Amino acid sequence: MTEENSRYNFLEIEQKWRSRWDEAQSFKASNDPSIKKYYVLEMFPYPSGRIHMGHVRNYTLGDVVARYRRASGYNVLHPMGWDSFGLPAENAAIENKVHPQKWTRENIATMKAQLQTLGLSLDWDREISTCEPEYYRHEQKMFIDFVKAGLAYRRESWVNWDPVENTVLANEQVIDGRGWRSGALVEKRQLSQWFLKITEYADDLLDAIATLDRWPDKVRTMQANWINRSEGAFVSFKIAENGESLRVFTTRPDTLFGASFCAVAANHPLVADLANTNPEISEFIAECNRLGTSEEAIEKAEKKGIDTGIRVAHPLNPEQLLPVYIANFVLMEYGTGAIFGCPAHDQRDFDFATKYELPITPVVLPHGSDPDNYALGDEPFVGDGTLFNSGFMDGLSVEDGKRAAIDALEKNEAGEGTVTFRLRDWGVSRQRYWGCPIPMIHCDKCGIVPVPDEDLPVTLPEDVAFDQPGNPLDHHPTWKHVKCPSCGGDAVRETDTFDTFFESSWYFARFCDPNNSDVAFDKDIVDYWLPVDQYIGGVEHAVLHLLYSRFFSRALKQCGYLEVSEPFDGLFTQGMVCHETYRSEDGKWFSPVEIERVSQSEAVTLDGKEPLTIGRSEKMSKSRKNVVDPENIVQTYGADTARLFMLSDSPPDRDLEWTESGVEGAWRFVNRVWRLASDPAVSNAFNENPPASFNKDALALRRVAHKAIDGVTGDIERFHFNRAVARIRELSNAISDFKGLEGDDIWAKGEAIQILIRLLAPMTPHLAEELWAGFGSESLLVDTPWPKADSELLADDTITIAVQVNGKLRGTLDLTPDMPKADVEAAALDLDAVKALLGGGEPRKVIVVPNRIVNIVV
RNA sequence: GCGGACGUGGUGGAAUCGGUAGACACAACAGACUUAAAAUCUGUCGAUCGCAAGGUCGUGCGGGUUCAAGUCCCGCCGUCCGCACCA
Repeated sequence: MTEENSRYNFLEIEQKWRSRWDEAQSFKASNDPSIKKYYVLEMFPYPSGRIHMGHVRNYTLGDVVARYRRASGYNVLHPMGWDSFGLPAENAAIENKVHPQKWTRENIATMKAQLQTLGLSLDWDREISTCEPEYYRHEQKMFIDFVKAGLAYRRESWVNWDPVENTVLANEQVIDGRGWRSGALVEKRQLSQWFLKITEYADDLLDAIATLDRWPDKVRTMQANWINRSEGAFVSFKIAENGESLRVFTTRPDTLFGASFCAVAANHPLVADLANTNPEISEFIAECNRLGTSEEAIEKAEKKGIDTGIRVAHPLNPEQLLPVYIANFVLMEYGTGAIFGCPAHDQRDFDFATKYELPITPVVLPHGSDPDNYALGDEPFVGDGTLFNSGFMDGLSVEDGKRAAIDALEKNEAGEGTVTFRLRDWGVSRQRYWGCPIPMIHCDKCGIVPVPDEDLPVTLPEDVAFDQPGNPLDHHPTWKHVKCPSCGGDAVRETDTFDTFFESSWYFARFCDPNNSDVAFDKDIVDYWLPVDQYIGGVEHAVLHLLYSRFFSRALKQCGYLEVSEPFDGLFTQGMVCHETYRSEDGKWFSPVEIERVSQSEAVTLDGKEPLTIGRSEKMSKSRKNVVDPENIVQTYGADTARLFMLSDSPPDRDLEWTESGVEGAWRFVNRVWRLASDPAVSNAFNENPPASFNKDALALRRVAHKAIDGVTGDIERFHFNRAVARIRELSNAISDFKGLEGDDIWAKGEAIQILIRLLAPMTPHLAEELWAGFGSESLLVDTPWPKADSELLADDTITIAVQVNGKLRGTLDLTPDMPKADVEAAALDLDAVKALLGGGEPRKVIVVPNRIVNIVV
């Protein structure tokens, strides 16, 4: 072996095979319904600039599945595209004076080139970019269909408002209650916006979770909790002064007699007038508005309230008057934006009542307590029990009490039983430029009129300026001024654009028929490909994107676009890519390429030899500077090494810690396999006919190889890719250790190497293809079927059985499989270690688990 | 605050069903080759006691079920993720 080829020349070899696959159009999916299909999809990237390790992990995982399924005979659809509308493009426009479209297209070009070096088995003919009119025109049509079907409507809702920049802020742009650029205290403002009626499908979206048996349980639970169906009641409290009612929602009507106050959200209509007359209340509402719109901020804030002075009558006991508070923890979006508080049986109400010295009346008696001597401790009682202090409901269980309370409310016309969901309708309006224009026209005479089909698409104007705050579409001198399609008079376009989740809610369908310019997609083609058989992406999308897509499929079905309700048959959520962090004494972060490792626990800067603290492994982020650029890795070690390391060390659903030494290890393995498999003597021998029989060692190697096929196949199907890599390494170790060099030995070695190459194909495709060609094959490995294990070689002729005494391991037995229990027991009792512990006595009990273990109880 | 997960050697992890804990790697250490280094190869590698044979302990902590628990149940502790305008 010469010096040149003793190390694997990945640069040349990887490029060569990518060109071959391109020329052969190896990964082109055909819309041929006669072939069994498999649709593998990874969540498409936002073109932020450069690919990061999270992308590499995501697409490597998907590529293993795609290549494995292709080899298993499926017509595989494995596409890639760009989720290319979004806030970062506008930020770049403001900060770097670059047009969002230019910025986005350049990023796509860069990232596409980077992705292509990874050797992914993608059908690039199906590439889509959501910011192009060819894509978004179809969702404008969909939206108009949704409006016609009653699935989209308009109402007022609240946004974060930056009073200095005069702009709507995303939650992300609100830092500690202030605008991220201006630093101004954020306010809430009400705007009229478009909503999609996802709640129309709340029950169906919830019930159908049970059918998603190839989804992770955690995602199913999260979605169920997000939708959160709760049965309860609306209850009307009469307002003492004017006879109007305050309508509240409760899940605990049984505790109505324990009510000691009502509370409303700061933006509840009831208090709108009070704010004008009472400065204290107006200040409190302003304070609540500063919390922003995120539920997290609201729920985390200290629970506070203010008495409005309004008094309401208890619906079942009209003599009792309750104070009405404005409370910062009541959400206008949930229920009716008003609650009644029962401090004795709810933690938050208890804290609130304690703080404002409101009465705490227990009405649920814990089982086994004495009603005459019962007192609540310093905690509310939230468990099951028997109602008391509750008039006609005394003695009922909590469940019966709920029913009795609802009956009484309905009889008094003071409320009724109801079902509510935590799920809220999806607000899709955004006051931004870089999104899909909402195809609506506002006419003073005709109201809101959809843009007629023949005028679609409504495209974004390209001549926009970002030098003044607010929405550039709104500032544009001409774009929004149009004639009303209905009356022909002067009218204005809607200047809001869609939430970018709109694009990602149907892109998987567009991939089925991406070049169709007439319609979003042909129904027959989509019905062939959908649902996606395997969807792969980050768990951060567990509720929003994945729920919106499920809703969208239903809405599209209702409008006649397609047949499936559930877009994703199988879902896999991968973990994050992490790296340790480096920090100097003055708190500055250093990136992995700016440091030098001195020992296991010490690092210094490259130049000044300044000592650095090594922090624990965290998600790669620009702010911590603990990012590793995939392009550097691919240039230094090649794509196969990067892919292999991504798959080796951690299970795909857990976080992966990126380490230099781990990559080195993968690189060493690539070279090891390269040396092991490039022996022409072995491949020539293997290409002869197999020998009639094998000696013991050759047979043992064949067993290892065929078990590897069986194991790796099962591991890939179950997403145990790290285990699959470990098995491949075991096979490679067995081949290395194998010493036979002639006759049946060398044939067996050739077979094992050939299996090794084929098992590596989904993980390190370039290396495998190169070795495959070197093994004398004429056809491409990507066109070669997945290997099949010989079932006769999967069983061993001896197995090891553990022998325990009182549950402790005392020895092992090597026996032939499936021996009668009595023989196994006798063999176990005959072991010296066992005899010594028995001391000549009889065991009390012997448990024999066939082919596994014997436990002797003395 | 609400919701969801995770916790096994120095490190990443393995352990279909409750049945030999630590596969496969990384790091470390020792050795071979080399003028030297790199690369490669060989060996050791949970803790502890012991010359050894071997013993004892050991899967975040405390209990429980079982012939047998990393795995099941109850209660804690710690870490991470999501929370509706980031994608």
